[in-house]
Amino acid sequence: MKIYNTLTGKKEEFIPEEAGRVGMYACGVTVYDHCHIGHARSAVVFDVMRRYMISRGYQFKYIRNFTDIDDKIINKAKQEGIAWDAVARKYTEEYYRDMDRLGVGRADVEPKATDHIEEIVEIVKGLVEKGFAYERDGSVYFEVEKFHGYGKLSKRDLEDMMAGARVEVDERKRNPMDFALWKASKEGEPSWESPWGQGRPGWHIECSAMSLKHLGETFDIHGGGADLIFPHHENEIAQSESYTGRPFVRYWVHNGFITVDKEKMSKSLGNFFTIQEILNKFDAEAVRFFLLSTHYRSPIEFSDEQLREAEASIDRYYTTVLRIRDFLSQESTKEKPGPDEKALSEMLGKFLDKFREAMDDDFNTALAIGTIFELVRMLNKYMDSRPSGSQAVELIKKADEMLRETGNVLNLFHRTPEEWYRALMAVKGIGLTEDDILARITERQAARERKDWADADFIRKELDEKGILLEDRKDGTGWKVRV
RNA sequence: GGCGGCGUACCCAAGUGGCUAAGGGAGAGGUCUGCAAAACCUUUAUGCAGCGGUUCAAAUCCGCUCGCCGCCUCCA
Repeated sequence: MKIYNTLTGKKEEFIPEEAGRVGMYACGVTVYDHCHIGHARSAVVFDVMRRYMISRGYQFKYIRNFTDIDDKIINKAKQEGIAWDAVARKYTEEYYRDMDRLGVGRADVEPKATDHIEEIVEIVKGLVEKGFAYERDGSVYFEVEKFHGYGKLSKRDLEDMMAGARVEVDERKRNPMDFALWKASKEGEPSWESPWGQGRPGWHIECSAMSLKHLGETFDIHGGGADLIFPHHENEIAQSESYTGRPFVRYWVHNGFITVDKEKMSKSLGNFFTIQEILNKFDAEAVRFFLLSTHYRSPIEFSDEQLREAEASIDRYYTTVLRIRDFLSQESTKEKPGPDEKALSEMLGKFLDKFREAMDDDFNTALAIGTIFELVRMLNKYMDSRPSGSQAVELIKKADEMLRETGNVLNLFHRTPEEWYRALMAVKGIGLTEDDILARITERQAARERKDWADADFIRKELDEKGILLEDRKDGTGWKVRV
């Protein structure tokens, strides 16, 4: 299994520190506002990494934090006139609602910065004692020049950074690149007791403290959005390695951005879409599919058109699931092999390996999805030839199981076709109930039986205008939502 | 300015040295159908931004040019 490591800039064979066990820490969110689709991407990508590694038999421990104390939270609290911790609570709950809908599982530990003040203070104290940090006016700063590896993750050297530093000059810092480990708090701000007076943790230190506590000094995978490489992750390395004297993380993994008109989606540009906005227009599974249909490190251009294509793909999948189910529910006794039996059988023999190969190659979900659709086509082709008998049933059953297995890894395609159509009906705002549709189908069936094609076509057209497509099959008429 | 990435068909998107350049969407033609839809088949890149080079062999490696983007400040 290969993973691209930001630290080395190369795809590397993945070897966990301890055979069979993997520890992963992913930076979560600062809970001060609604999450946008970029947050969703990061969450979904790491969720799939976890699901895949578990499916490969690893014992997996996943930590994802919440930053629940920070300037932005304090500002938001002032704006809204509520307590800072109420802000954090509110957006934490919202985060869970969004992630649940996107099929993102809970991490094994979901630590909050404010629950780790003791550990944070301990580390800051240690860093001061070891001479990596200094105190000024109740704040403590990390002295970047004391850490020789500074810049190794983001591939820049200290002198270049200082030359082009756009950071505000802060007289208290020895070097403009020094960063706060502990911030003295102003009157009325949330604060905790510390050897340097009342204060609160800096942004980067919480991740060092929480990963150390829950995963140990050195762990396997640390991830987050590519915008965290500098300064956040660079600073984490500096703190953690200075404190423990040991390597911090073996594989650094970063996901690419979502773009709008080719530009990074971000709060400051105002070109972002919240997860809630998107889920009002598109089904959550389509959103998840969209996020996984491009390799995690590449940028993804966000657009309604892309989401619609994702829906179309999922619809194709469920249409095949429906056919599989119908096929298996038929009594078929006569052994009648299809002409593609051998080809299908061969494809099934290789399918899981191909899927695994794709995922083993730095979690290439786009390629993995491609292999799923190759099988979908083959299955349709095979069923088109109307095979029957135990041999055919066995093949289709086997294919069905394999599709379930790969779907589980991606956490896609786990609904019934009916659930999918109902969800589409809701999200597309179809002004009909399932009963309405079935009633019309019955009426149309009567018209068809008396060969009243005009009447039958009228009903088809009427439903079509409302976004419902009818499909006449041997054993009755089915319906689906037009994507 | 420093560092990094990207440019594959009408659109999206895999592919990082060697078999027919995945897959999805859209278009055209066909099979099937009372008509449709779905599905399947055929078709749409002798071609991978451009130009040179290395190699028996390049979308894939190297160089240059053009275009786009990201990080260097909070950011998934």
